Amino acid sequence: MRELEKNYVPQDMEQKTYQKWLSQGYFHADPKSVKPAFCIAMPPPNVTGQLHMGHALDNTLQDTLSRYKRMRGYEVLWQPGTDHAAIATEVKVTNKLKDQGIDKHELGREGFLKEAWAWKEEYESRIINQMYKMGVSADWDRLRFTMDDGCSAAVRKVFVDNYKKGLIYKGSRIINWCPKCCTSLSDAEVQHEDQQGAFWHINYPVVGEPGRFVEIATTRPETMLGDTAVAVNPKDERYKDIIGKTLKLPLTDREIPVIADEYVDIDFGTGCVKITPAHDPNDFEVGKRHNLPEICIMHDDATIDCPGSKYDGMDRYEARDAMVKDLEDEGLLVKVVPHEHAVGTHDRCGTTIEPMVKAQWFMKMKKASEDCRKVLNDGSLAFVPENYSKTYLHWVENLRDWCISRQIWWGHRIPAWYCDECGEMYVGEEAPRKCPKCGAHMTQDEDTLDTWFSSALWPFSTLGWPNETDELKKFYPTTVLVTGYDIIFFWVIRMVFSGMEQTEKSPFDKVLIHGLVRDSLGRKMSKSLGNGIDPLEVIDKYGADALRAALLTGNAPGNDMRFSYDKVENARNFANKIWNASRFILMNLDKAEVPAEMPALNVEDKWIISKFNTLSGNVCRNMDTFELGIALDNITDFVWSEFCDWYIEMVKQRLYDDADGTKAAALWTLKYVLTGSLRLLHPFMPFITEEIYDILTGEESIMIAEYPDYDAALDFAAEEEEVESIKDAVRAIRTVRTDMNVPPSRKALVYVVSPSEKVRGTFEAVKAVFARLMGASSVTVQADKTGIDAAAVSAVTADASFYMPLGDLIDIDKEIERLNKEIARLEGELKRSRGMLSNEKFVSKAPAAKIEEEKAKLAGYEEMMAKVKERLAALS
RNA sequence: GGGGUCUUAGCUCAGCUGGGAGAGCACCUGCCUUACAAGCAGGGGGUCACAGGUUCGAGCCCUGUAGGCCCCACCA
Repeated sequence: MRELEKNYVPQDMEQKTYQKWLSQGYFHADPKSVKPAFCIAMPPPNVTGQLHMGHALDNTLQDTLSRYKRMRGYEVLWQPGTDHAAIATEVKVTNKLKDQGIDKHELGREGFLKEAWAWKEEYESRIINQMYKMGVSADWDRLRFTMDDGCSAAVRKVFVDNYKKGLIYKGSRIINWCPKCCTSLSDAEVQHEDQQGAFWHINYPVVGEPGRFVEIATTRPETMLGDTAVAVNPKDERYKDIIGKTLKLPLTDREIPVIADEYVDIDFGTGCVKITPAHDPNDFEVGKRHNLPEICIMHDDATIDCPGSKYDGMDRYEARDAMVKDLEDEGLLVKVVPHEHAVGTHDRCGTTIEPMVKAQWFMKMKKASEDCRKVLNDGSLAFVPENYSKTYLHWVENLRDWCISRQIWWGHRIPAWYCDECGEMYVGEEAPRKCPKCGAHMTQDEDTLDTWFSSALWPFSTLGWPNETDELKKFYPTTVLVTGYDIIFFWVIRMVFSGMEQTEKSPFDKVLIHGLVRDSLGRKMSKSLGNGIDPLEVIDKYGADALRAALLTGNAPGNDMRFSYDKVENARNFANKIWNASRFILMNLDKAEVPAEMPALNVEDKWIISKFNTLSGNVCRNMDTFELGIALDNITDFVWSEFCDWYIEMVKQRLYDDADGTKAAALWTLKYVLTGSLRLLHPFMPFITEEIYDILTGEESIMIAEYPDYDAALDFAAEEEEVESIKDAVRAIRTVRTDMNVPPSRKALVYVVSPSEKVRGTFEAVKAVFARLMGASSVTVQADKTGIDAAAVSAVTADASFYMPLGDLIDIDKEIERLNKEIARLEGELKRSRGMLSNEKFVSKAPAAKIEEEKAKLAGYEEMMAKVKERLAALS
């Protein structure tokens, strides 16, 4: 048999193991399989950079679920891919070109796209390489990209279908404009930030009434060049008489009306609002109601567009300062009041959004919103944890029409063409040869689609939709979507309504939500803070298994977690523990024959098998409810505390001398429990488990082994109880030895005294094991304390008393003090227990089982109390 | 302004359907016991934010208070 290296060095084996899995094709899913299907569509990472800790968590959760389900007999498809990340990538490539002294516009659309594709290839391969390192078991044969041919065809079909259904339309409306990226944005891409600004109070002169003014308050004086009215509330008594009058717009030659609109809040500001329909969403609505002109006063880069004016060409903030100064000079500036307000910024570049009226493509959200609500209500979609459905609903109920066109090059070009001659528009999946109306050449719309338009189709576009593929039949709807709560709005909702619209099904049954990975101080990991930790760095130092386990331990669905090297080290230590325990077991297996079938077992063998059996059931139950953190904790606790610290220690004597001929049973049990534990652990820590499993079993791979589950035939309740009683005794004696300062080197005789034949039998059977665990030279079991030196150190459990005659070592006073402390503790317990049982209401209302349990506890305490008191009497 | 969520040991967090408070790290005391010092054994430390309520029984359910965090939001 091959041996394990003396030291656990994950780096040496992980990639070798991964290559083995790849070459064996274990990650590949077969749509023709008769096994039940389990499918996860991987949230496609952006090709803008490399993976961070959040991706590492996301991948680990999905990989763990995938591996678990494979071992449970499912045909698992974990569908991988990457996202073109339209604006983000466009910005990156533009900057890269700029660094090389190349201007994007000089390069031209075609040349730019060539550069962008090269960028995509480079970063995609980097990302995939990182996933290999993490152990990601996705089906790489099916790697997809949101802009590949299949996804592009799906995008065109959805666009055209929705256009024909009237769900997609082109219109001139107010949209969020990023002056830096020079593109429109959806509401979702706008981040609101509180900023310290000001309220500028400005007097607008009333025409024909010299000396009379209307005082407006605004946070954006520079937009006044686009004012087309001033509004007051019709119920505002102060301004009733000026409604309908005309004002002279300062700094211009224009005159504008005073209108009445309910939108104005009487109690806010001065109660008079300047209306700029082309640069404010509210004003836009007011303007529509009152048929006001929309005067756009800015270029795409947010410089003032007002030919003939002195402000023409100034940046919007430069213009603001200039205009305020001019107003002051003219005596029209009343006052400036500091005012904090929320300002919209572009989530990708931080630039302050400029609302603009532009012709854009939109998607109606009314039906989408209804569809989203429907699947949640009828149960075809559920969130884990459940309370995220509230967040989802909150968003769903506030959906406004989605602006889907973008003025950038990197993305899916909108499948609309316009006639060069007559302007006729054609929308279709393929380019038209000529204008259907006049026969002239047609030119495609310059705009591309919002990146989320293609991501929204991901669960079915990757499975071959709109073709009726085997993959689609087998794996759609997908089983579970694993993602962070931060993109429920961006992505989850859009996938749901797109899935409903195209396939009439929710694209997944469940959404498993995880939190953010924060730094050890609880801060968000970010580039600007420089507190991000590269997963590859952690893997290089501690191994992928340690990283994965660190990310999963104690991680509850939906909760943020802090990342710390403490956790990674602990996980690595656990791996090391398994490594060493396995090394020990393998060494022993190597030297002896192990029975093929289960031999006659000792009580401790049955105990550990029974414990393992219970564990399997618990782990499966937790996995099935997506409590991966708890499942891993269960396994860790069992392997480390029960199996290594107790069981292995218990059987050492049998392995060394085989005095009672039960060595084979011990070996069999060690192998059985280790094999099972490795299988349970494999989804979490795939590399180390494969490495050891290979040597231990000689089987092809742990990946295709069966996952253990609860088996009633292996439930040995009686043996469990017996061994727990032995453990109690061992702990009691160890504690007493420490309390009495008995050096570990001092081996003592230990007497086990119990009137119960059954208890004596238990201890008699495990005498050798018992002696070793508590550092005894030998153990004598008897019914009473005949022949035991009165000056002995003692311990009691509910089942028995234990005596260690240590002669010279014993300090009687100390022993008395210790016994008195024990009596005080027991008195507390007795008081609590008796109080409960003498409570009429408890006895009459609590369940019978609970009462019985309490009675048993009371009996145990009384027993112990009697023993301690007797012992005390003997000493004094 | 609306909504969500949290408050448990010095630190980071578990605690599933209500039935005697847990883990890891840190700390203290012993141990290099022939798998493992990346380890073993033992130990200290918590009126489970506060105030009420429901219940035989509340960390867990209900109401309120205080503080923290997050998301959404067109009050100019």
